[in-house]
Amino acid sequence: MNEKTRGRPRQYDREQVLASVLSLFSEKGYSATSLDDISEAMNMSRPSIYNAFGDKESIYLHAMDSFRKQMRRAVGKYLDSEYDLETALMNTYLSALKVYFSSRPAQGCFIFCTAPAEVINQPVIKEKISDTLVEVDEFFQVLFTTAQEQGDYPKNMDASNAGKLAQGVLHTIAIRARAGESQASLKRFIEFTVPVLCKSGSNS
Amino acid sequence: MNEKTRGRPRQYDREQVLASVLSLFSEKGYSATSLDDISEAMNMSRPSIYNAFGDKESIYLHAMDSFRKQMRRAVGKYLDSEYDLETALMNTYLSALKVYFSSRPAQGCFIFCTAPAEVINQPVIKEKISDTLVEVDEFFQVLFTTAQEQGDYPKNMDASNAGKLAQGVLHTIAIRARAGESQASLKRFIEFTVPVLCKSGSNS
DNA sequence: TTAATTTTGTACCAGTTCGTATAATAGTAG
DNA sequence: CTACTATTATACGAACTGGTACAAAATTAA
Repeated sequence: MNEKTRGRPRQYDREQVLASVLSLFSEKGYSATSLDDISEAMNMSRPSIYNAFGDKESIYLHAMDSFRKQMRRAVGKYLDSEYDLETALMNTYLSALKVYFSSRPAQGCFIFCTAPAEVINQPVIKEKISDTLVEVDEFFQVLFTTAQEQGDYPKNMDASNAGKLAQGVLHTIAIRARAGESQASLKRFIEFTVPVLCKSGSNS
Repeated sequence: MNEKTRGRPRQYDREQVLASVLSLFSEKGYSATSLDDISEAMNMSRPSIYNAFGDKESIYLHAMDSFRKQMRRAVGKYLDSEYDLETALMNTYLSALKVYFSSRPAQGCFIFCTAPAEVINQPVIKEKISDTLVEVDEFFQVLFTTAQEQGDYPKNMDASNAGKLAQGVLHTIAIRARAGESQASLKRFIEFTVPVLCKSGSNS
């Protein structure tokens, strides 16, 4: 890649401007962010943006993809490793916390905090957030089924719903971080929660 | 109340127009909703709205209060009743589900799905959502402490964090409903979850 | 009636919104 | 050097934004 192509060379770095606009959307949400804001954050002119990423909704979708990629990089390693369930969950949540508190004030999860508002009137965003939910559910489900195979989690438990609950913890952490709860408080919360998710004693 | 007052009598019913604007904000979120939209939904002229509820942000805050009141009416009874923990939780979640799916398409929780997006640049909304989180945490915490007193929940468990986790279930249900998950699927999810929250076996 | 009070309807404003038409710019290919 | 191609910069426009000035309307108080 990066071969010489014809035409005027672009002056922007795609990953870099995507990071900028992700941060912007994360702060203001979709609707409150104007193309002027985006243009300034990307340091690109309006037509260049349109040419590179399409209209506003399309820019937002690119930002969602960018964020998902970032989260995969952060927690993907806990999938195919030798961590036990409790450690994998704990590390996943701690990694998420780090992302959610990576700017001041903490903005929580870009996707789960800003996308739901747009879902009703933007079918494409609805589809993408739904797709994200499925991916994350599957991520956690794999953790539980792997633990079941290793005798680390009761086999009579429903790994699918366990995974959904595990993602639910992510949702509440995201909202709480954005609403102002402290990182320390949320760390204590996940320290309480992870054992609850893992043990869940003698279930019928 | 309802005494004759001076001046031209108002033609709107306060509760009724609040319900209309709540429904509108719930659909479109704060930023995507215009005063023209609001004016049409309330069937009131712009100046009347301003006179009755203040500016746009203030209208939104009134809608948040209205929604909180609605939820309190729906689940408050499970506080001072003789329900055991599992039943109280189950009924609470089922009541929430009913609200979250009360329009088509399902819009989930008005507050947790639309307010987080605005939090960073609207301190007043941040304060109100934070206040809501505290109220709901306390609601669930009371359920757990009461259960502890009745020997229905282990005394060595932290009722405060248990309450937070219980609210977390509400958050994920809200997001999932809005993203398109079916009511049946979410009902199965809470049927899995409630026992996990209640038992949480032999915790350290 | 007359004055006082409150709500309502019309009309307007300056600023912003998203998107695009047009032309200039900076490179490659032959 | 002359096409050709892709990106960039300027500028615009029609629609919408939140908020308000103003006067008309509808009631009570005196």
